[in-house]
Amino acid sequence: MAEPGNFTIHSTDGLARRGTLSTAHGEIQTPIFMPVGTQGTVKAVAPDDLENIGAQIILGNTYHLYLRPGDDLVARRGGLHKFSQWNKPILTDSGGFQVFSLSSIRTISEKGVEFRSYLDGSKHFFSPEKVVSIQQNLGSDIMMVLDECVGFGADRDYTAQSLERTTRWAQRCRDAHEPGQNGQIMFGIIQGGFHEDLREKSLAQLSEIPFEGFAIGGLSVGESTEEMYKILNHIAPLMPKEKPRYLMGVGTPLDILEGIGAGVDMFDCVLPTRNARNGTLFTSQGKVNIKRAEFKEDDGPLDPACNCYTCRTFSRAYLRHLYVSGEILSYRLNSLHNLAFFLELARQAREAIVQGRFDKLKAHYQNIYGPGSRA
RNA sequence: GGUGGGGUUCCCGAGUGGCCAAAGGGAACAGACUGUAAAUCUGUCGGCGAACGCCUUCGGAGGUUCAAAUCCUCCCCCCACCA
Repeated sequence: MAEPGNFTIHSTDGLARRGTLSTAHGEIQTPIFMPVGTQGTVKAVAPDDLENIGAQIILGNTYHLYLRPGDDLVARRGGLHKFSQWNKPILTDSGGFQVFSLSSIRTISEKGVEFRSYLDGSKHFFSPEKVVSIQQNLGSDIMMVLDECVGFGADRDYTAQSLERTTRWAQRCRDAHEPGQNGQIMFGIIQGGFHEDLREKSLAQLSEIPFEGFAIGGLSVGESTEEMYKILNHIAPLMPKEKPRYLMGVGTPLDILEGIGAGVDMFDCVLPTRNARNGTLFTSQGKVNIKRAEFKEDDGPLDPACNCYTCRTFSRAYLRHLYVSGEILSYRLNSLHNLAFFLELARQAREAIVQGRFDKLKAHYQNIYGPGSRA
């Protein structure tokens, strides 16, 4: 098997790439969507379900797992793979997003970030080194550097200073973990807000550090789709071509296709799982809000074009009943389907790139999920 | 048969003279959700109207009052206990 971090591009279609990334727990076919499993579980979905729908890699979160059950405890159980019984690749986020999402209960300094636990209010300190150590304990295949995810409202001066600090933190993370050490690879994270020149600066600085891959952070933090696409399309093509590119926290089906079209290889987003729990399902015909009265006696499948267990087995009327009744099975079946849809979208993208018709695929989905559509 | 309690907008339930088309919850109907403090949150929820507003509604019928879901009279129904 190829060395963890090895990335091979098999074919391209415009800027879009079809590749394979090697990790200690197997290969990842890109472009790929990665289900989010913050607390060591993709909410409502068991590992065998994930395998069945073709998930290749899932996420875990440094901050959450450090607070509970504790990374030491996980290490004593043989690492996150063994603990959670997911034996394929795992990417752990660094807690950088929590710098943004928990901004009301943290303070940032050059040394790192002091957080108050959302569980009990206790104080905790995350330095770049600490975050690496936690991820080493968790044993993830892909570690992310500690970064500051700057919100959409941040001004240019702050964003510029923050980006420099994120670079220094990135270097410290790299220094704390040799390339390929224990089979764990590490990605740097580009920040720079919504200024193209700052994004370029962040990229230039991070490119000097020998990371196995690079991520675009700080998007989908409150900006418009137009603003997000502008930055995405500007920076993604400038990123090192021979390394995997990861767009963090994005996004909708169209966002993902936009990203792939810009040359991004990896995506993660809570949207399919969270929306599933909240009754919004993604289908080949657009979004379906399963709680709507119109599905009360709809005996058809959720998505006739989908081959997942949910769509093969149950009617819209039943899925609506489960959701409206607050039944646990609703969360599982809905999550399973939405994830299957996102994974299938990525699979179709891989296929289309090889066949040189990625633009057609993208146009197809724009037609379904675009502004003029009902979804 | 007696005594006490009670009948409120789809449901439960607050309201005991004006600030009441009537708290709160539920249901219903719709919307949001982008590196998960989210099985969460938001809006609408008597009718007409863009709106000032007008109309209908608090078991029924009458009455008192400038004004009644709220006070009085009679009637109907429910619950508890007593006979």
